[in-house]
Amino acid sequence: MAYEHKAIETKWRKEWVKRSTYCVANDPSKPKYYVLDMFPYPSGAGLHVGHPLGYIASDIVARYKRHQGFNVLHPMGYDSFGLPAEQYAIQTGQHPAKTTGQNAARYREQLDRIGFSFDWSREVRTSDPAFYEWTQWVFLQLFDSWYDPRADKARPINELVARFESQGCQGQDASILTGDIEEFVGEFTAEEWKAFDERTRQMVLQHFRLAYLSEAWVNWCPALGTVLANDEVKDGVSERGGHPVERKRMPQWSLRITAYAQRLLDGLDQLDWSESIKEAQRNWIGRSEGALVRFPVGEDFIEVFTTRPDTLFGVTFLTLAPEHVLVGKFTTEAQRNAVEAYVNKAKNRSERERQADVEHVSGVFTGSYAKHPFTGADIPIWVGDYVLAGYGTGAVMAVPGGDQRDWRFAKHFGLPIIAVTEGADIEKEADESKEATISSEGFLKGLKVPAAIQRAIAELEKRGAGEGRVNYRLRDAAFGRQRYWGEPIPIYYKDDIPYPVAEKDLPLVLPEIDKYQPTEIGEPPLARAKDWSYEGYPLETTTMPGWAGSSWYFLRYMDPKNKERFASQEAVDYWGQVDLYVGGSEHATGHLLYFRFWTKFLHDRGWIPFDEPARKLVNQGMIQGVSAILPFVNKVKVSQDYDDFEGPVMDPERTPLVYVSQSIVAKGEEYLKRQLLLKYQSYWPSLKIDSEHTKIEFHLSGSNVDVRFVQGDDAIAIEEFKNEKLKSFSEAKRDIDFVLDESSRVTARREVEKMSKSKLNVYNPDDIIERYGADTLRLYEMFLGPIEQSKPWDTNGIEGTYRFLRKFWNLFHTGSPSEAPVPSTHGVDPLRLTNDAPTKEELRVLHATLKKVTEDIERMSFNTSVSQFMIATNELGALKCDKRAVLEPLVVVLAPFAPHIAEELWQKLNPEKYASDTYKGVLAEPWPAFDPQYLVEDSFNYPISFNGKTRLQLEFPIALSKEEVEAAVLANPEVQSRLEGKAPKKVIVVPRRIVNIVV
RNA sequence: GCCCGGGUGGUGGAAUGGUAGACACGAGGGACUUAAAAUCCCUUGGUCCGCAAGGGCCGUGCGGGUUCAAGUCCCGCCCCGGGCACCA
Repeated sequence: MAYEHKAIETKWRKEWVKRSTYCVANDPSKPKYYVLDMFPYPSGAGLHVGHPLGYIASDIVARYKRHQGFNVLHPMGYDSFGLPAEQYAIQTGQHPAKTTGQNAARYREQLDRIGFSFDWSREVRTSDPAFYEWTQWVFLQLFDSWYDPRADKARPINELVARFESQGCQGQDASILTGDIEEFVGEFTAEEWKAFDERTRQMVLQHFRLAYLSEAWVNWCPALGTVLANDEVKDGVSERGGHPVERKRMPQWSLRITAYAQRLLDGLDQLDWSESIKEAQRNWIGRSEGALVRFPVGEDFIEVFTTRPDTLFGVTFLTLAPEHVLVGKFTTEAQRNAVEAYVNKAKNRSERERQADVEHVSGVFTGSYAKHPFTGADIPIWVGDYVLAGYGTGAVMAVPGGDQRDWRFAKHFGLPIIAVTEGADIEKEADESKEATISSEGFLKGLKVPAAIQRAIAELEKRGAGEGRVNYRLRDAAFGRQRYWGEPIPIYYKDDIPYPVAEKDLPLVLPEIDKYQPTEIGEPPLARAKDWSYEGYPLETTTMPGWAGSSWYFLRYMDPKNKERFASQEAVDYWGQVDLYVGGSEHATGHLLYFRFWTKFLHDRGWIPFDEPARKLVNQGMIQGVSAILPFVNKVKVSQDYDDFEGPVMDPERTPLVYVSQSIVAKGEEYLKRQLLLKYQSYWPSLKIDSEHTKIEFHLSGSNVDVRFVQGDDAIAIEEFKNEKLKSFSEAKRDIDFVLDESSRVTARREVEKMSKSKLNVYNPDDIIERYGADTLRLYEMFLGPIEQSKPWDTNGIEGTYRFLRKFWNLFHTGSPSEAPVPSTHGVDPLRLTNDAPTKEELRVLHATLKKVTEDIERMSFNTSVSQFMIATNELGALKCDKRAVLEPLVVVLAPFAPHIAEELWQKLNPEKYASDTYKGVLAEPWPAFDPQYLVEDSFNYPISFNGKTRLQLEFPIALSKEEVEAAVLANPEVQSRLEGKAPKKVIVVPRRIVNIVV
């Protein structure tokens, strides 16, 4: 009888629940192993085929460790706060908790169908008040802490207050302030501290707390009245509705992760994480050594950070970021208009755009000059958007001879360029080499770069013009969101001073509101809540970001029901660090850094005994999707003579959002422009064709279309797409129009990118499971290739894994019944096995498989272990092997990969074991040991190569020495004839590998 | 632009510096079958020579280099994917 995946998988899904097979207790008598997956955000699109890739891999390891006798914690939950649920709520008015609950239920159903060994009794959801109570609690701990640079750890803020009361503040306490608060309050004595009023004290403490209120730049969309993620901004307009977006400074809660920069960097060395992730974090933290240099400007000064103080004599101007607080102050009246116009334009460009755009240099002179700290020369002060406000001090000393960006700026504006290094050809480009010798006039001349740096710093310190400084690129993390669907921040305001909600009053539950949008005056949605106050004082209205809950959730799984603590001390001590963490590399610098930060913090404050959350990390590659991208008109620019205007054509009141068929775009610019002109003339009849005085430009952008709307020929289902899109324009109604091609189609462009709900290119696993079963899906996803590698989803090879499972099944059911068949009491499809002793060849196949599969699981090379199972099955099939002694151990090693079929076969092999309700099935069986004696070969088939090219093969006993092999090879007639009587120059014999003859 | 990955047959991929293409899909041919499904067997990187047995040459994104030997190591490029701080 054939392998019936549906019956088998349904049966065991129920049976595992009944037997609580996967429940795990905190049992200190057994060695522990903690396998964690990055939990999913339960999106409305359901689980897609990319999610299980990592889950299957970790499930294999979790099950393998169970077989090896470990007590394995392998939990799952939901990262259930987030933007998509909120947007859906805005569109439909449904409470996000409701849709999130539905989505999670759907995820659970899908996950259950794949046969994971998750202990669901430990499930967590970040949006559950019983969970976020502790997220809020961590926030309060952060608020209640400062970072003591002397102890190099976080400590209670009371200790700082006590220190202020006895010693005041001598400034060095502020050395950790590298974040968004730029101006420090200054030094004060104990007496002064005591004389401060409450407001001043709290203001001072804000500069030290690890959770603090500051100002930060955000993408503000006035039309939507809210802050947008970079993700939601495309080409300067909001993705929803296409409204303009500007950058604005707003009060924000932030976390002082910068205090941990050095420890986050140092900690990486101990971790068994991929080099690429560690490298990404190192670059993200971006430690650089250099100097802080002050350039006096009248009574004031401009502070710059440079990694190259050795090039100080090459400074020809200073450049300030457009957002720099001193720009206004240093702008002369004559330059004011020009500077303000530039600043307004520049600061609304995104940072990424500013960094990426090296083609166009832009900037403006402020009219002021600073004094060079060494030469006293007048240095012009410019504003340029290539300088970013958030890095260093937001100002650079420009050395066009030694820095390419400065060089380009200088060339563009005709500023002087001084050669700083010997042999530099400054006419062509800057010399950024660090091996050079300094050539600019001054006391650094003739020194090598490293020596010159030391000397320059010493000189700066001597003259009080600066000092050596380590700078980090890492910035403090913005922690407030102008959103509804997140953890409320447990803070209330008394006279505008923030105070923490008392721990006993947690959780601060998310209030009900009537609409999930910002208020009319642009306050966050929580401002709509009735009576959003604490002891009569107003509560904070921003909520926490998506990464808050995920920064500590691994601890909650250890003791998920605890009401007294985030997890009991015993649970934390027993489970400790995560032994294997599996998730996507796209989290390299977001989640994985915050995760480490919070762990270090909780360790500092004595709550947990370890300061890194995960010992080993494996990044599964992304299963990519093939997206459909539809071009649309982003901007229409009409120029008349020298005046540009983006006239009424872009007025949303009058013109629809115009999507253009890719088939038209593909026909070339001229054709495209003609079609677009025709379309736009229908909205704006006075629009003229290009002439001597008028020029019209259409700027296209691309928007992802749900792959469900796209047919095989890339044409989209126009009406369905339009309806869906119109629904998303909840406010600011705008019509939608299309430029069709000659077959009245609108086609999309195809692109491979990450599979994600936001890219609308998601495929789900349900259909596969329906057709082939979960075991096939599991094997297939593993068989696709190395776990860390990304690949586009494609089901072409799935038949192969399905066939393998049928063949494996048949090994147990198609043998000939022998004299003493193995009794089987189970099922209508009796086993047909014998207890005969296996042959040498059968044992070789078995042990080769045990060896390969065990080694492959250890190095997480699952695609090759699946291959090995296939090889074994094919070979045993060819041998017509029906020996229980060979096949039974194979069931155990297959079980982590294909648990349902393995459990079914195991039950048929050992029905008596299942009589007990507490029997945990095949999972409880020990991992079969590999015995090398069965793999010993006595001869080796040597490839014989000439100059590295293999020409023939010769078999020799492996007992032969190198010399004996060489002699035997040279004696061979075929080798002799190839040598044509000449003596070889050299013969290389690598035992059990190769013979190479050099002629 | 910056940082991190990747590039091997028609396709997914395999290969401690040592026989490139394991395993699987697809394709072609055959067996079984009334037929289909299922199953099994053979061929399958390109190209050239040969009736055949067999043999030659080329081949791991491109160009160099190290080595007896390079998919693998080094240098310089090209292309694709991911991240770039409010998607999760």
